[in-house]
Amino acid sequence: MGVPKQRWTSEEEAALKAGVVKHGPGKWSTILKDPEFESVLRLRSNVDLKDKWRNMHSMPGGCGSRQRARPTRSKAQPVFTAFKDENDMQICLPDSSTELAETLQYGSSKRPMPRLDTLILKAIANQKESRGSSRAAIIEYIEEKHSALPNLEKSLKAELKTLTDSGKLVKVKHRYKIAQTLNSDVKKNPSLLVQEVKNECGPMSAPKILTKAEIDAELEKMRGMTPQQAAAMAVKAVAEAEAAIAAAERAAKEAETAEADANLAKVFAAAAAMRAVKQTTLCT
DNA sequence: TTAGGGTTACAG
DNA sequence: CTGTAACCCTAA
Repeated sequence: MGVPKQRWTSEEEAALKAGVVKHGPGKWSTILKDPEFESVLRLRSNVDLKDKWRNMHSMPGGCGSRQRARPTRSKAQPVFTAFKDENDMQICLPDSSTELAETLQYGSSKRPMPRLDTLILKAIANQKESRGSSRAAIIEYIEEKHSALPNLEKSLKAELKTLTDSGKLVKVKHRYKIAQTLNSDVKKNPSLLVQEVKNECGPMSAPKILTKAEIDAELEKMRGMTPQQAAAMAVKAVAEAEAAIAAAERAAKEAETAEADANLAKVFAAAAAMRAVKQTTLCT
């Protein structure tokens, strides 16, 4: 009675996809046993995984067993308004490795509550201003939906910056509009997603970013590497992957693209693998 | 343990 | 009222 419905979070979906990529479909128990995914899917059962996977993989056209899945997450949960993520993704070259692991597992979005960035995008999309929406307009829209949001302006400002910085939004003058270019490109070629993150991390010391094919190469290289090198590399790779996850999360959610999701899963899996290597080499 | 069918709850 | 997603039950 207390729990209306335990809707799946982005982290859980990502973990599920990553688990399927890693272990294969149908191995729900194996996925659930995996320490990497166990952290995220701890509250889910193998049946839940199966059901969710079925929902996400129902073929359109009424041919499959179920209807089409749709990650429309705009259902307002309890009228709560706890805090949002402030530690979204300020990481490009971190130092602490333990925190990284935690950040990786729990991602950018916390547990319940509709994501603010989703609200923002929805607001902008709804207002259909070709010139973009002003911040006041966005606030007005959001406040209309959720009567009173504490510190909305502050959170909104931070989120707008994040979205703009990640290329999700385009800020022209004092107005924000959705960056269509990224979405379309990602839709056609998901590999661009990772490269987009490279731009995002911009002036980083090492522009060594993982493209889809490179991830495997990196993993392969790490096998014949000294523990120190592998550890250092893993730390950085995890940071990059985390940023990629954050971006892919949004892109996947917005674009509803299977390719983007698959890419996200790939990145996630690679990050998980690197995390494992890091812990093995680091904490001996 | 998993696949499949059915049921309940929620949002539009 | 309808569609969708989570939940539940049962047979391989």
